[in-house]
This record gives sequence, structure tokens and C-alpha cells, in this order.
Amino acid sequence: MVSQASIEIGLNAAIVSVREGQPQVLVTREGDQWDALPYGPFTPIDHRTLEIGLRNWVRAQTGLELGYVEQLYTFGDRGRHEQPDDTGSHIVSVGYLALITKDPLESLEGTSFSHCYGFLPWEDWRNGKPDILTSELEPRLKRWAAQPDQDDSRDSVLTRPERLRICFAMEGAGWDEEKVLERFELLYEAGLAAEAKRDGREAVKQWDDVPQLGRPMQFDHRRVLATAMSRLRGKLKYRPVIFELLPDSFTLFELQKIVEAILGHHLHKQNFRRLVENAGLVEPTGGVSTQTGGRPAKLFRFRRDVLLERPSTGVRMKGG
Amino acid sequence: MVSQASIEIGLNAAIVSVREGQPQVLVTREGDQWDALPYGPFTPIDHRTLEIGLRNWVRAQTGLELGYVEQLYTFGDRGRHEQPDDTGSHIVSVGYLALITKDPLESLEGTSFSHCYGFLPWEDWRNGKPDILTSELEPRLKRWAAQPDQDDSRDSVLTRPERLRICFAMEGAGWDEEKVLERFELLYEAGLAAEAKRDGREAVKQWDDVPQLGRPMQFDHRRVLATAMSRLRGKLKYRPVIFELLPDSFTLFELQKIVEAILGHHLHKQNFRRLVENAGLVEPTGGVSTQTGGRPAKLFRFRRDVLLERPSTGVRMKGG
DNA sequence: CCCCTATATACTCAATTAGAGTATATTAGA
DNA sequence: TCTAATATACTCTAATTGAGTATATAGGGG
Repeated sequence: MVSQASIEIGLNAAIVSVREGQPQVLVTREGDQWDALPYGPFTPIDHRTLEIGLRNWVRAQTGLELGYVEQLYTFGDRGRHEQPDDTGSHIVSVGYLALITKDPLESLEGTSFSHCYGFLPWEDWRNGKPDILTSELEPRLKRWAAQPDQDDSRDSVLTRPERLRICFAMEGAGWDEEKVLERFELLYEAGLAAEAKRDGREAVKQWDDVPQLGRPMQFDHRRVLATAMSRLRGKLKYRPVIFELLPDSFTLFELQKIVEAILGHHLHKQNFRRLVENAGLVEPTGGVSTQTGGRPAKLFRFRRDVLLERPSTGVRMKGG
Repeated sequence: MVSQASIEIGLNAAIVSVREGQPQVLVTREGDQWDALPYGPFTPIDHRTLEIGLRNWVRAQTGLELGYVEQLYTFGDRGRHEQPDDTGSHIVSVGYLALITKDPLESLEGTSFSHCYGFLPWEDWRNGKPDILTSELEPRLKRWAAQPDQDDSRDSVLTRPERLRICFAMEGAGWDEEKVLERFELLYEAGLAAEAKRDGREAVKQWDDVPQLGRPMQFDHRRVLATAMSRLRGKLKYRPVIFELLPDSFTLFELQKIVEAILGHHLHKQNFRRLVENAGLVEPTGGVSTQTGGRPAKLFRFRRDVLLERPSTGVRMKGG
């Protein structure tokens, strides 16, 4: 066995909701500090499992009782790379994704919902390619890619230009909406995230002055959020998780808007209907909604039995 | 903040390889103890990241230098539920999946490759439905499902019969090869895994005598293995990870056999070829293999450029 | 009341993909 | 040369997908 260092496990929750057509994440905001996700240490004496610990922290900090919760990833360094934190103990952080339809109340003081795409503005393609990509990111990324890759600690099977092509759809490659985490980590590595500067990353030096490329977050919380978006965008396509973000009854177009908000791009309306109905994901409630401004829309509910029928069910669907 | 208990992070590796048509996992075997995966504690002083720590432990214990490594999941309890281990510290275990094509040497003493399906025999459907399902598991599972579900700590949206139907294809439902972990956890919960008895699970009491339902493993290592198989079976379909298990050049039938070994069922040969070739996953090396006993088979290699082209590439394919 | 606009919903059609099978090619060995 | 064994190529049908057009039903202005 090797020498023991004090280890602390941090539990972090990306609590996602879609409101007013925008995906939002619950953050705690204090003074002029960067935003943070709800978090707290795992204490096995109080919490039987990691997930129970997370639920308790979220309840204590926001008053929310979480429903759907899913573990994302465990990060061995939590920002401030290779340095123990203030208390002298090394922190390993476990990220979680939680989905809620609407916060019942405006929660506790100091926490509020904030647009996910404020933190990751390059991820929202619903109004076409985001300006920040063309004007800010791409020129700098090209400059970064042109330099030799010195980081031999990474098992880099791919060159920088190749990684850029894959992650950021350079050179005519397609944009893969699921690569949210890969994109953020590439930006961090290139020194283009404010967190990289805070952590004293070497790559930052090459930039004279970098504008704010998405709101930063404390610790590694923006990375947790990126992981959450990646997972959610992927899982959407083969599991009916999207309904965790919807009320009990909804119109098909409302469902589509929520999916689009998460995916960050538009879908073909008629084909989306066909897919959702043929897959047996929903069933009509019988009611209609006249709030739509045209022909009233039928109301649907999630058809729970679909879980018992197909091994894989979700709203897999390409752009439109 | 809450009272601090000493926490230790255990790193565990499910190192998978396919040899002689069987998926195998590297285990350490000591005396008459149950098998264990290579593992060791994470010590931030020595290891900059979790993954580096894992690689070091594996190197030390087996002499292997790992290539492809992927984090699976972090478990807050490591067998022996709700009890601190011998040293008085609570252990959180992080599971990893590693893939290797062949072990270069017979490794260190005490470690050897062991058939994955020896630990999870109900997962191999290549020779039809496994006997152990019909003769041992299904009768007991039905008995378990008939009892009321008292565990209200689990957010059980599903009843026991429903879970059985989904996980074990009861009542004519289809077998979902990806649900390896769900199946193992259900068996554990039902008291049908030897680990459940070791951990003093309540559910075990209902069984007078349960035969060995798959080889058990130390700690929660069989759960890590189940997680690894689940992930691998899923990932196969949208990422070209399978080539981590193959030598540089191979015939299409060899590729198919490896995929079948992992998936645990047979595929339609002609369609498999078509899929793999059309997806641009491979390119001919020019050579042929005459080891096949009939017409010589063309040799192929993994076409790396596919990574740059499509966002999602794998050998998605249903049975045959 | 009729027409216009806006939205929901239904239907069409071509292209592609998937599932299942048959046919042909190429080796080794009797 | 014939046969067995395997590799590889091709066929055919049924689904599925991508993209569009057509129809239905509301509210509001004239």
C-alpha cells in the first residue's frame, strides 16, 4: 500500500429544466463569485449511498426534492489541477444529472435557474450557427491547432486539426450535437475557458486577451454541466428521459420544443410526430389545448407501457 | 458541514479480451478466495488522475500496460453494504473498463484470464437460451416476483413482475443484451447472487438452498464486470471500440466472431459484412488468410479515417 | 358570415436501410 | 476432377427515413 492522503468526495448536481423554451440549470450565485452547481461532500456516516447524499445536499441547499437522478462521471481533479484545496485534502467530484419539469417554488435564496447556453453558447444552433463560433472561437481554435501538440501525457491518437474537425465541425465536417463535453474539454485545453486561466494552465499564455467565451463556473462545474448536456442529448435518443422534463399532459409540439431545446437544433415537425406516435411513446389524454393560436392541439401523456415493450425507446431523430 | 468519516477510493479494472472465441476478463485468484479484479486505492499524492492511478495499479499487479481505458461508474458501497471495511474507512469504488487484444505474456503470478460468462452465465445466448435460465433462474425469479416489494427506499416505478419482464424477457418479451447490469442487480436484490448472502442481504432468507448461479467475485467486482459488459455491448453499436480487441489485421469473420462473443448472440454473416464495409469501418490490407479451411479470406484493418467522417460509427446490428 | 392567417394533423413519395435468403468464387484435399 | 468448406457477391422485400404537399380547425377582421 502507498501513503494515504486525505480524500474528500464532492457531489455535484446539474439540475436541468426547460422553461420558456430554454434549457436551464439550477445554480447558486453568491456576490461576484462565479456560479456553482449545488454541491456538498459525501459523508458515508450520514448518507447510505452517493445518490442519497446528493439528494440530501440538494434538498438542504435548494429545498428541491429530486425525481430523476443519474450519475454522470467521477472527476479526479476539480479545477485547480494537481493542487490540494484549502483544507489540504484532495477532492474527487462525482457529477450527477437531475431532471425536473418545473421548480415548485422559486427555491431558496441564492439559487436560481440560469440558461444552459449562457455557459455553453456554442451549443445552441436553433437560430443557425452561433455567432460566437464564427467570430470568436474558430479563429482562435485554428491558431491553436496550428501549433504542435506537446502534451504527450494524453494518449493523443488524434492530431489537433483532427480533433478540431471532429469536435467543431471544421473543414466541412458535420456538427455532432452529442460532443458537448469533448468541445468543452478541448476549449479548456486550448486555454479558451476562463477556468483554464484560473487553474494556471500553460495554454492560456498564448492568448493576449480572450473575451468571455461562455459564463465560467466555480471548480469543475462547467465540465459537469457539459457532461450532463452530452449525456442528455445522447440518452434522449434511446430512452424516454425527455418526459422527465414535461408536465403530465402536453401537446406534441410542446414535446418537440423541449427536445429541440435540449438538442440545440430544429426538427422536422411532421416526421417528429410520426416518430413519436409510431414508437408508442405517447397516448392521447382526450383533451385539447387551445392556447396554440390555430387549430387546437390534442393533449398527450407519456405511455408508460412502452418501457415494457421495446428494449430501446427514445426520440432518435436527425435535423430538419 | 457534517462530520467527516475517512473515505478511501478504490480503483477497479475490468480488463477484457476475447480469446478462443470467448470474452475473458483478467482476475487475480488467491487460494480459495473468490476471484477479484485488479484493484488498488487511489492516492492523489502518487497519481495525478484517477485513470493514471488505475493504470499504475494494473501495471504493478499484472505487468500490463493498458491501452484503451474508460471509466464506468462509481459505486458508493463496495459489497458488505452499509458497513465500514476492516480498516474502519468507507470505500467508494470507481470501476473501469479496459480492452486489450491479447496479453503479451502470461502476466504475473496469480492473475489469469477467466471466461466472462463463467461469472454471468445467463448472458451467453450464442448456443441458444442458456440452460441456467430455464432450469435455475426463471423458477426462482418468478417466486421472487410473486412476493410483495417491500423495498420502498428504491424509487420503484416498476413492479417486480414488470422488472422481470424487462430484464429477463419473461412473458414473451425480447431479451435485451445490453441490460447486463440491470440483470445482475436484480439477481443480487433477489438474493440469488452469492455476494448477496455474503453481504447479509435480507432477500437471501427466502431461499433454502441456491446453487452457484455464476462464479461470484470479491467486493462488488462482479457488479463492475456486469457494468463493463453492459457498456461494451452498448458502445459497440455507435463507436468503433471493437477494434481494441482485434489485432492490426483480421478477416471479416474474425471481426464478426469477436462481436458475437461480446454481444452473446449470433449475427447474420452476409449482412454483417455489408454493414461493416458500407460503414467504411475497415479497409483491405491486400493480404489474405488461408487459415480458414475454404476460400481464403481477405485481410482488413481498421480504417482510422472513419473517426473523422461520421459522428457515430459502430457495428449496430440485430440478431441473425 | 366569409375570408385570412396560424397552427395542427394527415398523407405522399422517393431514397435508404435492414432482414433474410440465394448464388457464385476460391481454396484444400480425397 | 470432384467435394467439402468457407468467403464473397448479389437479390428481393419490407421498414424506416427525409422531405415535402395537402387538409382540418381554431380565432379575428371585414
